[in-house]
Amino acid sequence: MLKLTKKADYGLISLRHLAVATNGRSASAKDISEAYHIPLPILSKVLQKLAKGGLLTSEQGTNGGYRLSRPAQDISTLEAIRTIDGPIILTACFTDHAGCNQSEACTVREPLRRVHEGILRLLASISIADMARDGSGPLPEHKIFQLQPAQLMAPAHLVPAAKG
Amino acid sequence: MLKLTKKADYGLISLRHLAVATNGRSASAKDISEAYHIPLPILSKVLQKLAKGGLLTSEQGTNGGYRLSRPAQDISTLEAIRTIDGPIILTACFTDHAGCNQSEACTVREPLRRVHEGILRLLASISIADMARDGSGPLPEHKIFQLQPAQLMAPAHLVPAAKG
DNA sequence: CTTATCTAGGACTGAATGAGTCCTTGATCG
DNA sequence: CGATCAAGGACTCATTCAGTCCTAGATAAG
Repeated sequence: MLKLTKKADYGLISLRHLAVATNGRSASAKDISEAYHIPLPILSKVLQKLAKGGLLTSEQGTNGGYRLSRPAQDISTLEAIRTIDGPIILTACFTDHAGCNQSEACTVREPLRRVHEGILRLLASISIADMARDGSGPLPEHKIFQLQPAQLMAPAHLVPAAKG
Repeated sequence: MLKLTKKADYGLISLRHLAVATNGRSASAKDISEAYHIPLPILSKVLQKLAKGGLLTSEQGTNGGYRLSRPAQDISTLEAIRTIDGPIILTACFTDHAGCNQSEACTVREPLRRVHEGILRLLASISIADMARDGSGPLPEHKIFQLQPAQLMAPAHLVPAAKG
């Protein structure tokens, strides 16, 4: 539980690949598929979703492919994961608040929701550019985790809604 | 995706209940089941796991029940979730590093692993006592999210392994 | 000692979801 | 026209979650 889907994983790999391996040039789904041994049909759909979500730009036809539609540092991992897998949900109660008539039970959900938002903000603070750095090198640790409480606790609209 | 299991949810509710509703006294699975409208057999197993994991102490027989085996502030949400749902995994690659012979792909996993650990530490920083506070009141926001990067980036043994 | 009340725990079923395959359509370049 | 590549729907298979059923022990009250 609490794990990333493979599709989201594939998406992040692809985004990172496009950010680092190609200098603004496009890469086809097949290229990425072969480079990381990812099943082509699945990767295709992941890339399609990313394109539909506005993170990637697609070019059809021969020598077509995908490229980042924005600078890598302007694409957060949260955004990527959400466009692929849909909204991130910690407990089911957040969405259907109707069936939740248990007054006492809901006192539990509130602090849990904070945890949830903390995770979202953590993901929102990490961009594809951050991931594109060498994994073993000096990661932007200070950047990732040095968020101010005010930021982390800001109203939910900090986190844009996914269109999925 | 990235969502809490219902069982983990039930477990957190129960732990919180035991921390706040009873003053060191025990509550039976039935009590909690009725208070929050949770199916009894399921809740039973959740509580059994928590007892087996050392978070709860069980008393059999008439008027038996469960109680926290430790002060609520010494039980982290991470520990609770792990004993119920087993190890938390972000991508499958963390465990079976054998099948991961794709040199390039693994450069992606490293930063992802940081994200993963950040989430773990976020959960580790929140105790049952924190959740026991009134949800709408002055939550310990500053405590939850004001972790130092050094703490967050400490070697993995900060996070104890679950026995599940 | 008997009975009611609890915990302990295994076995099983159904629903949901994730992962992956197959097939078709349409755009673009040579 | 033909090769290449994106777009996308339909479908199967495996895994996992949620929940039910049933049985066995432990303990206290009567």
